Amino acid sequence: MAETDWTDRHVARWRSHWVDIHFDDEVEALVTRIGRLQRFLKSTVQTAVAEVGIQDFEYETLHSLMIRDTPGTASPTDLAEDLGVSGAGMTGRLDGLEKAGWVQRTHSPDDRRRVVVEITREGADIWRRAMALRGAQEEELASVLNDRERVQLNRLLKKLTLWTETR
Amino acid sequence: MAETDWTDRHVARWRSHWVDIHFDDEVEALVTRIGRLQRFLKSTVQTAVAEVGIQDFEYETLHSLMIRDTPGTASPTDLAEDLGVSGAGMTGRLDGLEKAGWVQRTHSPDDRRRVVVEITREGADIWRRAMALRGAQEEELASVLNDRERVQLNRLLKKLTLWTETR
DNA sequence: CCAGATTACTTCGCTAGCGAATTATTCGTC
DNA sequence: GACGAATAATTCGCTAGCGAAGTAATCTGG
Repeated sequence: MAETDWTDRHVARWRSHWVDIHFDDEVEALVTRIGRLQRFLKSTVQTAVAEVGIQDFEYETLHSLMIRDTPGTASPTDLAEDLGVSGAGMTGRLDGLEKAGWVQRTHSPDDRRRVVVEITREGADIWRRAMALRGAQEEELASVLNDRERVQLNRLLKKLTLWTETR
Repeated sequence: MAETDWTDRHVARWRSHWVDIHFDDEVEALVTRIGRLQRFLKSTVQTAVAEVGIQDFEYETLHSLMIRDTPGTASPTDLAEDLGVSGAGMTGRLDGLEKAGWVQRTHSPDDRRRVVVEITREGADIWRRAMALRGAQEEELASVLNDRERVQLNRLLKKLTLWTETR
């Protein structure tokens, strides 16, 4: 691979200017590339889901609601944990989603502290349309890799995620 | 690999509930794992650099200042582009860094529209200490992979980043 | 040489999200 | 069965960051 990416140049600059400081090229490159890929993915999701009139964090919240053992329904706390936002942040998101008519909140009858969030018909519809667009973007990116490479990449990434989840 | 990570369970839930919708398991897994790894990395950087009394975005800005062809000096626009923040956001970051005494801004003498950002002695010191802590965290994560796997993972990630940077 | 376009940065108004405090409900124990 | 601890969500005050508008300096073409 003769071509260099941003990360190669970043690491090379480091090497030439700061040789005295301990620094593992491969580790820095890994971390940098993951960060830059995530930035790219976020921006493509943003523009993709904007086409159906929804924002990335709204899409993500609806997505989290649908992709669970009880599809379309969850507690605010569950959603907050899965999405890595605070409870306060989730209240804010749900306020917006509820006002837009994409979810509705009701108090659980057997424990009135609990809130049950449910997706509405309109919420499910817009989520499906946003997901199709987002999926197309991601497949375009993934098409750079062949099937074997995708599996291989997932295998290596999973080694890392497993460690982060169990430590 | 018998153990499942969060992403495996996420994809499996999808499979069992929404089989009718087009959906590539490997692609969804890739995107999900990259997102979750970035989330993890962000949180470890946050706690690591907090030990020297600095925030992640401050550390990143100093880091970007140091890792360039002209170490320790740059324009706000260059920094904003490298870091993926808006010009307005960079002005805000530099306000904070300048107030803390970690950078200083001067007008370029030959083009007075331009601002030259320079790191101070204190800025460079705190960056070095933050970097050591951050690096230790990242190496701990990377130690899950052996040398061959790190190279392999970087090779696959680079295929993706190259595409995102040139399309 | 000067009027309009361009460039570089900052200011302004606004939004998403955070942590801490608050409210409301349920659990646990004596 | 009542009182304190624990739990679930929301409210509050605040911060980082965005896009658009504004300011100031430089370039460019007639």
